[in-house]
Amino acid sequence: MLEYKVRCRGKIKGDNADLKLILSTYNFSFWFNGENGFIQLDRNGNVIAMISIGGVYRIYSCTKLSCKDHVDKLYWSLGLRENLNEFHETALKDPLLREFISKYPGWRLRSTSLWWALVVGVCQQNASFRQGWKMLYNIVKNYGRKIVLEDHETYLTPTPQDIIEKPELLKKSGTGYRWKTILSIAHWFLEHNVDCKALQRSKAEEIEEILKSIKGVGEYTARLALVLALRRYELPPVDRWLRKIISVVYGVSEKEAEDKWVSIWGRYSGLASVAVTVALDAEPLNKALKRIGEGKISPIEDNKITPLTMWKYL
DNA sequence: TGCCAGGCGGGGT
DNA sequence: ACCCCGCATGGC
Repeated sequence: MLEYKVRCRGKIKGDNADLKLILSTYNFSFWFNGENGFIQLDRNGNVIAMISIGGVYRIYSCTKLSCKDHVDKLYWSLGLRENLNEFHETALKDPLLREFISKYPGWRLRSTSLWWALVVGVCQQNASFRQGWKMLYNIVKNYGRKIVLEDHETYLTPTPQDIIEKPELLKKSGTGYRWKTILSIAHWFLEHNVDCKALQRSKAEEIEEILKSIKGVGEYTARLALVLALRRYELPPVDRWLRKIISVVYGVSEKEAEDKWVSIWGRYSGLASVAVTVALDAEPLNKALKRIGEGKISPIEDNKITPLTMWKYL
């Protein structure tokens, strides 16, 4: 067993990013403990960044590595390379995101690998927010790729290979019929030797079609992966939840909802989709609609599981 | 305790 | 291009 050692150190130069907020969003206890976050920077888990909410980071790996490339990747993962001025301008005029963005201008989307982003998408299919994230928590824990960085313990995401070797652990993780889809995604990754840099050069529509070629990956999951892994926002993931919310808030039919959304958010449509789920604490539809009616459209501090607090409970 | 939920594909029209 | 149904779980 090789030992992880610190290979690079530094401090994040923060525009106005709020690292605690960024690390809190849709995260698990083994990747964020309130003080330090752990971010996997490569496909196999050989390179891991540990970053404090104050911005001090260390990059660990078992072998020597190029610091410049990996620090760059860390900035990318934390969303610090994006200029969101245009997104913020729109948000401050928007009834759904105005409150959230004015309260949390330092929010950025934390990205994941394409592989994991697809698994995340599949676990959101036809399930509640909480059920989906519980599945993901179980998957990481059950595959059990625990590692130790000096005196810190954390977990790697399972690799496609791990899944193929032990597909039964997927069912044990409570994924129900989704286990087949996750397994086919794993096979797809091994067979295609996916090159994300090359994928990035393609049009979003083309990437969406490629991802949809995997059985069980449809429009929603493909687009969520574009958002979470590639920071491509022009094609928004719109599920039943968001579709209904759009139709109520902007007074359009559910059929027109997606077009309306894109007409408002343009090239930030996908980012806005995710931001709304955070703003409304991922409440189930009826509660979310009630919150909107009451004008409570920013996260509420409470002792319950929300996108911003789930790291305390899972 | 029966519903039913931030999709999806297959089979109908 | 549509509409409709079943689907594994876990949570209410």
